[in-house]
Amino acid sequence: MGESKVEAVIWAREPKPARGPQPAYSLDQISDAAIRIADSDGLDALTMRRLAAEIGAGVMSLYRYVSGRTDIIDLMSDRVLREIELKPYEDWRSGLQWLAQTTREHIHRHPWLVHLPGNAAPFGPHGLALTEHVMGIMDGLGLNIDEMMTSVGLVSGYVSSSVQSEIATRERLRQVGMTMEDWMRVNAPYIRKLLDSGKYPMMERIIIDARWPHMDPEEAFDYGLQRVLSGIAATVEGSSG
Amino acid sequence: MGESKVEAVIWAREPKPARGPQPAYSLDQISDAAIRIADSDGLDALTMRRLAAEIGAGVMSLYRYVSGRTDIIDLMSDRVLREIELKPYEDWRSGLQWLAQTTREHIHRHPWLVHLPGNAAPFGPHGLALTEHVMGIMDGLGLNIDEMMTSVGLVSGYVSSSVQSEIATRERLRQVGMTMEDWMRVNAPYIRKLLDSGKYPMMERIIIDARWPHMDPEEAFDYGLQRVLSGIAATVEGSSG
DNA sequence: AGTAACTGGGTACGCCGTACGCAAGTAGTT
DNA sequence: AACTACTTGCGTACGGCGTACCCAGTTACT
Repeated sequence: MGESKVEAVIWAREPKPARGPQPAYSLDQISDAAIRIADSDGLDALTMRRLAAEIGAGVMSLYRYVSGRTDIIDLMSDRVLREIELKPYEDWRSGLQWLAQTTREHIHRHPWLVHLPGNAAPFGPHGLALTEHVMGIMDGLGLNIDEMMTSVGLVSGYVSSSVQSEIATRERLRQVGMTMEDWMRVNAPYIRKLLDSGKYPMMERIIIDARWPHMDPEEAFDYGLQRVLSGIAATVEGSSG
Repeated sequence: MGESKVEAVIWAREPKPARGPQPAYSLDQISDAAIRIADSDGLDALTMRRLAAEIGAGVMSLYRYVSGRTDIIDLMSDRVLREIELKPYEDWRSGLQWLAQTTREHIHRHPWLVHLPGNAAPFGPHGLALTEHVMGIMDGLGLNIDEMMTSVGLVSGYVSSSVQSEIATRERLRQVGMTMEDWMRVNAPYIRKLLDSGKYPMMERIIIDARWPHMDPEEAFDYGLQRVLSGIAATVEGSSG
């Protein structure tokens, strides 16, 4: 019976019982280089060859440090979390507001995060610390652990999906090498045909409105966030009061 | 100065002024085959070669119908929406609840949707129809178009991210070819080390709790959904009342 | 009958992730 | 000091990917 080889999360890998030469690189160095590439040219541009070149190593040397590309992405997603400084909070509402604002800026700083489910591998050191911090926000309010997680998840989820939609179009255009003007010019006839058909009154209002938007992105983000927080408030005040 | 060729959304492509032989395949046939593959083996398994084989065509024949792989994914994401039957709603709350429930089932039926920003290309025929329908839910309540979109987006976003987290782990394990038991066995020492360090009390509660979960997935989903709806209710009743 | 516009699809290119193996370097043992 | 065990960096090579290019065959218009 051949056992397939299963591998643990990268942070759980055992340190080598040093015998041979000292490693020339480090995990931090590798993930920093990877982050640099993904930040400037997107996740697709992060190839093993490019990464190796960035740090001046041979391609296969990388595999002495990680077991594959997914490991690198795990490392990156945890390492960027180091930039988030865990501020103390006055109450749950301002705590969650801080979480939302911070996470939003974080993802905008590293847009490739939108491609990772949950925006991070949750078991790295910084991820763990962050989880502790944000769960603390909802602690002591009379909620059980499920409710606490759901509340935090509600906010994280809201941030993820709203930032995702802020970024999506831009990202997509870049992949195809178009500008927004290119897209508009080339699709204008189709859009016009749709609107002129009269079958899509809502779409029409959306598009017309998009030209004189009532809300800028920040405002829209905050509007939605307040809705989410209100929804949570109902539970919290119901439990503690 | 050479113009780079920019291409319109696939549904906007002009029909050919028929001269040569009749096409042997159709866009619907192609996207149905693609959906079949992605449903059973995931988006990564959906390669041009595999797709061509599935419909019994040559690989390059596909490029007579679409301009590349991304087109195919656009087609798929719109075509699956055909399965969603647009039910009339009694009031906005039950309308949004229907939207959430339906979308959740939809994504579970086609898990590869979680990899698409916004879960769909918004300009296909079914996507447009769906947009009309769900925007109608929030119409006539005294909200402006921005507020309407945000409300709907809040629900869609919630569904996306909660289903995403339901699916994420499973998906990730499959990619590496592990089972949940494999993962647990291989990472148990690491997790234990973390918990024994005493530095992660929240994580500890989460993990302990995960063994006797208070809520099953449906219940957790509905709990979160009610929070979102409550948040929206504040605005709606504030505007119309 | 001739030609223009289409079709399906074979071949080939450049990219990707990574398995394997080898020479060189270092620490522990004798 | 010599040997051995184990590490290191990394070149080569393989299979698979998306797709550019080309060509032969088919159809409709002139």
